[in-house]
Amino acid sequence: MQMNFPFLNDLNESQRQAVMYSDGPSLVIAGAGSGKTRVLTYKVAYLLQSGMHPTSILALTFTNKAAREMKSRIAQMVGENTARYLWMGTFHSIFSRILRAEAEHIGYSRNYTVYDSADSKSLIKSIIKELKLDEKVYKPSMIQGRISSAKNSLITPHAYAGNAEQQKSDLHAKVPLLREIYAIYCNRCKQADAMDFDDLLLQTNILFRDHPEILQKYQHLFKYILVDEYQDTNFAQYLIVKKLAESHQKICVVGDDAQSIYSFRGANIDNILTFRNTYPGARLFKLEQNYRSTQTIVNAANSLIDKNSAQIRKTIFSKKEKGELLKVTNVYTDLEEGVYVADTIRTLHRKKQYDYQNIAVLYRTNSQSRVLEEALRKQGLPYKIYGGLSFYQRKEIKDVIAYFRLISNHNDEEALKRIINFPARGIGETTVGKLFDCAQTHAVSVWEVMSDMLKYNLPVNAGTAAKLGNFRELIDSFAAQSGELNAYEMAQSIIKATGILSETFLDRSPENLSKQENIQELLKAIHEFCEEKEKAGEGKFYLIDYLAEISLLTDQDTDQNEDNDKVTLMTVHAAKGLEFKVVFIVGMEEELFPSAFCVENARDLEEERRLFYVAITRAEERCFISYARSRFRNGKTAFSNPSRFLKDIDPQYLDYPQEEVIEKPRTIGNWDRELDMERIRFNGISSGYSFRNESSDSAMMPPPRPAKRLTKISPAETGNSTPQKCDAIPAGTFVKHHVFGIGKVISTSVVDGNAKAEIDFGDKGKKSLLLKFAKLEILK
DNA sequence: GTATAAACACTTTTT
DNA sequence: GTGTTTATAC
Repeated sequence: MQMNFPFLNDLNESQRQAVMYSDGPSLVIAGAGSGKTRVLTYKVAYLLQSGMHPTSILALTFTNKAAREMKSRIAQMVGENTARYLWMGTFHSIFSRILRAEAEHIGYSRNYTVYDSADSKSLIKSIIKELKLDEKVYKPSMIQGRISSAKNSLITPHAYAGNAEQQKSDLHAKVPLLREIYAIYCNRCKQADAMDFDDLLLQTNILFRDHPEILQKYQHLFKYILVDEYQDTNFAQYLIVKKLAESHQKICVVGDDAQSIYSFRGANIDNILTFRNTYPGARLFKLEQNYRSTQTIVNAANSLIDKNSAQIRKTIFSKKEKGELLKVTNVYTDLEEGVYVADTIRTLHRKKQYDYQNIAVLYRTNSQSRVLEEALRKQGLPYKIYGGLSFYQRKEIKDVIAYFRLISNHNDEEALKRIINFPARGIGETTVGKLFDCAQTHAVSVWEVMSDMLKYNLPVNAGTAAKLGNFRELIDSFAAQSGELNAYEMAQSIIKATGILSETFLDRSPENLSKQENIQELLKAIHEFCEEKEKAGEGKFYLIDYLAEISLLTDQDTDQNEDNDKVTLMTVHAAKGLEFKVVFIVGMEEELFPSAFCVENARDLEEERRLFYVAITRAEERCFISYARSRFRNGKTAFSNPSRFLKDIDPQYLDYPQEEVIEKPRTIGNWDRELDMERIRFNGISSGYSFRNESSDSAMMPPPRPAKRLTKISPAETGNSTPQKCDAIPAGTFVKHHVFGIGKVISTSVVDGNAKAEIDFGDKGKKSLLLKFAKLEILK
């Protein structure tokens, strides 16, 4: 097909082929930084250009943000008026939309509530309580996880109870009643007209399974299907896509198996690995040129991911400059790590002219952010943190939204529980307990009980009954207004009439002030929503419309637009899809990265390695990796060894520290020795490093790199106030080390271009220290 | 029923 | 060090 599509010139050969092929199924393996988004956007534009109607194209992304960005780029190419009709969004948002339209077929209403994970956890908790089970055995978060993975694997409660393997596994986990909890949980969700995140996918599958005519309708509607980040799809998503593409097989999935990092959420890397079995005859396109990073970064990342067994082989290459080595730094404590990061950022900013916004600090867990944050703040460096509590998860915001929810769905019991006594109106725990018990025994909703307390024999006194009646009337009066007022007017009316407004205004404490601000922020956001939608001529924007819009938003999606020149702090997961000139990867320690939860299972370990791969490939020019010997964790200081992943990287791409070598190896018992041998065999290192004891880092580090360059020591890089040279401390000098104390220099030498000194620390023993690394104070 | 203090346990990643 | 749950006094 020949047509005028000048944009094709922007693409390289493999990108162009991937864009232009649309006769059948195709798999695009897009290495990190290989222009994946470009291929997707151009492909959609190309389809539109070739005459396909925008409503016929379904494009599924991983985040709302990705969808929004892609949509606006497509709009630039083909015009806003075409782009806006594309079906483009996350699985969750697209299929929640479809579920609203088809809700009646599966016994839900079109205004069904979406329970977030806090809601579902709270519901699980109350079920555990009702069943009089021990919360210490039936841990809500664990139950939630197991139910979630059942749903993601499309195992309904009925199938769950009949599945011998599940039963065995539950018995083994000492939670044989999980199937009861699962069944009750689903009933209660249904009763509340609520779906949790996993339901959005599960119910879509149920809809398509039980209503072939509806499936057919959407098969017919979507003439071409694109899926981004296919490596992170779970079984439920896989099957939805497979069914929709069944008749025409016009499907293109894009992804990178090397960046599959969401298995904990049910993502199955096999979906991408076996794509060509699912879709016989599928064409495979590989995008192997990396346009993002230097050769050194790409090569280092390649050498790391090469250690994984489950992958589609590919050769990622960069034609950019060679660039600097990845710098590995060892510090003593997590606090020191923060100082090191802050110092280095300061130097990079001042000397190398990097903007703060080009720098990111990536960590494995959110809890690591605090020390880093403090270090940056102390030095007056601007930063922003992604993750943690999102705006919509804050208490005060959830409270206000709970009103919205209860008003539009009286059966939303999680919302009701939240606000029945907020602001305090004298309806306490015991009353709420009675209310829920009563609803349970009569198999009706709590709202129904409140509507006719006498009929259901609710055992409360007249005063309490009056309070309950007042609350019900309050919500009812709002509900009566909600058909006339738009979302913004409703929100205003609600916070006024409930007393939320006056309550926050009375108290002038700092925390209340921030609550006030947040509520104002929420009102502002609702106002903007209304204006935008009503301007676009979509009619009045009601409360239910607002709820449908926000229930699937996450903090990833809220724009962080204000003054942009800030260092970014985030988890590696959150960094997926982003890029920065300079990347710091901190906390490269065993039990942290890889996480202690993942070391037992080879599959999990490979995922952790992919996570590290994702982290490294975020960097365009410089990558700094650090690890600490001790770290404050769970209220305790824990010692740690360098991450095993450090020696998965070919040492020729690393600039790593030479640390002190402990001269007298501890006597190693046979058991230790066996363990070490095991580790060495596993890691494929056979050098003289084998018999170090476990706390020695040498066993964990790559073998020394041949002397190549003499790293210039700058104070900022070492944290030293005075650069050390070999001749500064002749034999006989007394020095002070912050760990070993005072010692006497025996001799000095130069090894691999690094100054090294033998120092006798008396009862602490003789140590061989590298001046580049050791912090020595010269005593005169 | 409510407000406060003390005890508790909890931390991987998130649509 | 955090937020959440429980015990205690009012």
